[in-house]
Amino acid sequence: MASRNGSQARRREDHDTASDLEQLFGYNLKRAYIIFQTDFRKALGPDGLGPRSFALLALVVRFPNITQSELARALGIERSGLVAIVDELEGRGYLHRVAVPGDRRVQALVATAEGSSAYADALQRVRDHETELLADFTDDEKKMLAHLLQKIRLREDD
Amino acid sequence: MASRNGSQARRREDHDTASDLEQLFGYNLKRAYIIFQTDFRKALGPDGLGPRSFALLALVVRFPNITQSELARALGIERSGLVAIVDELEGRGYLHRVAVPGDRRVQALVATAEGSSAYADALQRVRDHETELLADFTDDEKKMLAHLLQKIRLREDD
DNA sequence: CTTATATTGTTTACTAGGTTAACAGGTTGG
DNA sequence: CCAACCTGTTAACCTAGTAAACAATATAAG
Repeated sequence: MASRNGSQARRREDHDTASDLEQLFGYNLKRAYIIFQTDFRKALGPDGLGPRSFALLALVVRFPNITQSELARALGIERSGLVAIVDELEGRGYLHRVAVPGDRRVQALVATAEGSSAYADALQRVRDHETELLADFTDDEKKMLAHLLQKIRLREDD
Repeated sequence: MASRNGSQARRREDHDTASDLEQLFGYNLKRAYIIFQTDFRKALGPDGLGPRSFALLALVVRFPNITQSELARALGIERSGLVAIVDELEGRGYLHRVAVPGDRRVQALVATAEGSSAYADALQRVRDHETELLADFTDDEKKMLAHLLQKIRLREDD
């Protein structure tokens, strides 16, 4: 019998046997999410939009005059968490808060021309990076992945 | 033609037209991850293990005498980030740091009996919750999801 | 041997991305 | 009119990290 692993020169490479984590969906989802999130930042650069700002801007571009409460519901975060993001985007000149005639509580958000074009540019970069990240995936696999992730999101309301 | 949407009683429910976000893998991955992470905490309770502590403990139970540097590589986080987690688990009495004869730099980690049983219990709860969360999924869909997430993780080394 | 280089665990300061609780102002239903 | 509610906002907090520095130790090169 050849030398398996001397107790002296014990290698750590026998850790290739899997842990329980590898079979948990939550853990694999987290690792996969981190890969995409890291790549997202690489796609948009150090001074580019962060994921949160990008997502918010996407909704403001798509749905002009959306309010912060509506955004919070759509993004699944608290109203209070939005303030800083809206401040940042307003500071960049990508959107502004406008008063709404009928209801003096709300401030509708509208993207500026600059915001819309910055968003369009960012979206293209993100799409390109996702394409590259999923280069090994067949079209069927991509379709399946999209379908399964959407199906998980349906369980959001528990 | 029936009333579509009076400009007065304008409803926000016409937001059901999708935004670009719905077609981005990164965004859907994030939302799905948050659903699982939230459920994980519900599964383990307010004073239960957090996701990080659970993952670390899983590896310590599976690979006794693993070092912190090895853990960092396996979990994909920095060495410095581990210290607090190890401290917490040691404080709970779930593991301890033991000196290694050959190398006085490293401190191998070993789970206590209490740690192993707490882990086994936690693992069962997490699995049960994942099963419930994916109740609508067929076996084929679960298999496919696992496969696709693993495939994404293969791109980790970029 | 001695010197240079690398590794390990650790601390400290920092960042991202949130939550919860409270609040003032504004709106709406009874 | 008053109670209940909604909106945006602040403040304090939490989780989950990263980055840079450091002392102790180990290893490689000359």
